[in-house]
Amino acid sequence: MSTPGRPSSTLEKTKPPGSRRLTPEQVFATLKGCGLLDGVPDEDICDIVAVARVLSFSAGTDIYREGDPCRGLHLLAKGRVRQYHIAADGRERVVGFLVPPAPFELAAAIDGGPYTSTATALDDSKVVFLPSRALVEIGRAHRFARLNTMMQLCREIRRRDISSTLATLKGAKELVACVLIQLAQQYGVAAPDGFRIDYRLNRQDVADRAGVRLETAIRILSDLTKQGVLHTADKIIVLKDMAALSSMSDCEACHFDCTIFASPSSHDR
DNA sequence: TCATTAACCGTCG
DNA sequence: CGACGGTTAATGA
Repeated sequence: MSTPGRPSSTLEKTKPPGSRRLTPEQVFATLKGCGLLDGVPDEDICDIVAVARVLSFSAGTDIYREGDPCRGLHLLAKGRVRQYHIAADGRERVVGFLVPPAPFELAAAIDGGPYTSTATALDDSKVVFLPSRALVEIGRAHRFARLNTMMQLCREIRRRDISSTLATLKGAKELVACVLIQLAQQYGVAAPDGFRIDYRLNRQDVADRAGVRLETAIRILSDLTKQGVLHTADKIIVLKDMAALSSMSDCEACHFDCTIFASPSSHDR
């Protein structure tokens, strides 16, 4: 009933002027903000800018595919990326929705093994790419980079572990509730009517993230909407009753720490 | 075309 | 049996 108020601002991803190149300042900002180089002096980051490459991907194209050999580290500088596995039956299991300035597939970047997921650009995106050779050099030169990378890698592992383990422990309703809570940790911002998940997601995205069928996700989200727990406008989900969500997902009895899904900067220590 | 609803059906506790 | 969730078809925007 209540009007979202700004339907005109819906970005048309069909014709953005996004083909503009990234400035060195933007590359620097991505490197500086990605969390891996905290504690590394700015002038050293500038040296890294010099060896970084910038890759462009239009919406809907793959950045890499699961199983591809990894040749370096990707850092999302602009746009949005969907990271997922493709199951034998064709279903997609989303392991992450990325937002700048996020590093992704750290494990593959570090050990040089194949990518463990497929990454598709949701919007026109820019990626800062550091070749493996540069990574080795950075690791050799900067102790902080090594520490930060280990911490970030741990976050990645824990997030995936929670997601995959949860799938074996919970039913569809609980899974959807958990996913909403996790997304709220990651992208939640305060809104007048509750907590808004600041990331445009269709129902299929939610379903693939929770590991349930599209119709099941729709059924559950529809029920939750009727119960006044949330509402959706223009692919943005607003959570109005977090307490109801956490009771639905049985958070009390759960030993997993969902705060690992929050961005590291907002939860650092 | 895509989101949603509804009816149906097999599985499992 | 009955809840649950996947499958399928019909309907709606």
